[in-house]
Amino acid sequence: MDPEGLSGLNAPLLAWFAGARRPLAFREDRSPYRVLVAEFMLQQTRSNVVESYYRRFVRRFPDVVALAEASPEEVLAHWQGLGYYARARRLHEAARRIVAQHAGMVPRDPQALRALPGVGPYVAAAVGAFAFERDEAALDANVRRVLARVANVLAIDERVAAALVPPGRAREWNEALMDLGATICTARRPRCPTCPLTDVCRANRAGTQELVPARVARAVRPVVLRCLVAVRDEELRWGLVRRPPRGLLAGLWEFPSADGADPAAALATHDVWAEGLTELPPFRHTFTHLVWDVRPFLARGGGPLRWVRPAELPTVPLTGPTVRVVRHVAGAAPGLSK
DNA sequence: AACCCGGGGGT
DNA sequence: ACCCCAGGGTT
Repeated sequence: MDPEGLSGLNAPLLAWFAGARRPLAFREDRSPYRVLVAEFMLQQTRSNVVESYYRRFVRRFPDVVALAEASPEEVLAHWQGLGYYARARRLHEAARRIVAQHAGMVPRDPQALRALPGVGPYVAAAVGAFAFERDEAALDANVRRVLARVANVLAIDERVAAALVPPGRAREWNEALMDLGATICTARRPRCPTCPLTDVCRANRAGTQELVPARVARAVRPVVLRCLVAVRDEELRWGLVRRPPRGLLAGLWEFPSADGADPAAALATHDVWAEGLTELPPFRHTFTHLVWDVRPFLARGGGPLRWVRPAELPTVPLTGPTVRVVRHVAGAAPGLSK
């Protein structure tokens, strides 16, 4: 089945890939557990950002049992800075279910894979293709974009993509499309003159590379004033509070904070007393759907907080603004920068 | 179908 | 300053 007449892309694609394959850290070991970890991290996150996190994570949690037996806080600490923290919670829960229900083996069955928390259509197909060498199309943003442009359509049909996978070569086929999408057939300003698919690409022939696939406009993000007080006690330990287990930055630790410009509100919300407040330079922290205009203060104080010595900070999952303030106060001292 | 959920890097 | 990314869950 090749209704779009697209299969001509496979030969030049795989020939190009033989000389252009990116040596990414998570491509070195294709055991199912490693692939599962990598694919969770790679959700909406660029591959070069994932690499260092992936290495640290599999070094600390080398197999599914090690991950299943770890504490939620330690898993979250190894995710700190990657974003989308629900992924860490879901991966941890998936590992526990794999141990409890699948004898510690990542399930081969696609339906059993899809039943794991955090495993959607993409991750299930990626594990199938990369770990189990099934002929599946792992339709991430790169693969979708490249195929849509070669076909010159606004969105690629998933059945058409599945029919294009060359039998027995799903791993390199998916990797090749991802590498091409990441390095040449980029979302903006694609490098068509150096592309191995120019002869078969219908968007290139039609000049519609920048129009295909269709884009969705991003909604305007509301700006919220956010006040925080970086409190230290007499021993210069930091005073932290834990965010709720669900929602924005779920489960991470931060300084006593509150919406608005008044640091007293941040203190009162958490029953904290403080003296000698000094204002630190304000900064902006951007989320997917929201912007924090952060007003940080530094103070000496006390109260019902978790008091953490600077040396222990790397073991605590912190929010981005918290890391930023600590680094500013400590003056980029080594060992605090995680 | 429309939201919610991060942060970093390229342009 | 803006755009985009090896998406999935919830409502």
